[in-house]
Amino acid sequence: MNDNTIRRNTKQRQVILEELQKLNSHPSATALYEIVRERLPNISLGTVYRNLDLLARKGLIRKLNTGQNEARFDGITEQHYHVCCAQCGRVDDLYDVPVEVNESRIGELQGFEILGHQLQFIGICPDCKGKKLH
Amino acid sequence: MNDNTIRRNTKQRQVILEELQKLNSHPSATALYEIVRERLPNISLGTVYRNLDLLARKGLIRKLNTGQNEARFDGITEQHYHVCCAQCGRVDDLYDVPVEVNESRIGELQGFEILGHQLQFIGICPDCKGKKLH
DNA sequence: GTAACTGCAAACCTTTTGCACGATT
DNA sequence: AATCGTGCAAAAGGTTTGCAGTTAC
Repeated sequence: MNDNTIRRNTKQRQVILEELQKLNSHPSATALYEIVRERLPNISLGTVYRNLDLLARKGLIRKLNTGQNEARFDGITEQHYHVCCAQCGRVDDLYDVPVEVNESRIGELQGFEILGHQLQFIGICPDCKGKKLH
Repeated sequence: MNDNTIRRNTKQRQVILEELQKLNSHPSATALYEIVRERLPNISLGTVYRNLDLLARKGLIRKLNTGQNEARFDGITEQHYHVCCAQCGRVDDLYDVPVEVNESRIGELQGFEILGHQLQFIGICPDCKGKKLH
């Protein structure tokens, strides 16, 4: 049935969404778990994962794949792009980017029905530029 | 020391690179392992991972993050984009896409030193369009 | 001969899942 | 009261790593 429906409004789900929306740091599930735990000390990591998945499928948050091992989550759902630091993994929002993706021309690409796109830049963040490795 | 240097030319590394370059299917590490194993039955999955990592850092192949749980690898290193099927995970190359990335304007974004970018479209592939779930 | 590389297996990390209990409607 | 959602813990992927033996140079 692949059920996207949220049927009950639990404290856990509320707090997860609220805390994610407060942040502009695109936390991983475990990072958000630690934050949420300050308000709900007994919440389990499994619940965080389940709700992040549900909220993402519902379109209330975004799940980002930044190329690191763990997924990152974004409480802002309006269209925007990201820069990801290759060294420390920091993810920042980008709103004004010299890129034109003409979605209207992309209903179909090579037989694929297009649902959306993701664009991200890879770079070195201001903090890491100083302490260059290798 | 973060060593990107390939010092020895092993049979394993040769075959991994060759087989990946033959494909246009963007296999996962395990999928490529199965393919390579036909030529080198004793190769270990660890060796495949180690070499894929090394080859990617060397710039001889590309590591893709498609949003699925496992990484995919691409033997073609020239600039191009991908479409990924949300249902079956199939990844196809895209060469002619209505996207303008003004690379020259992107040396620096919000203090990040930009090294590159990744763009991928999410959609439903021709094969999955028929058998729609849910 | 030397040290890079491999195979093997164990460890690791992130994410998912089964189950019994608890909470929302 | 019914059943959805939670906490817990175990399991399940995918990837990394330590080590002893092998191989390229």
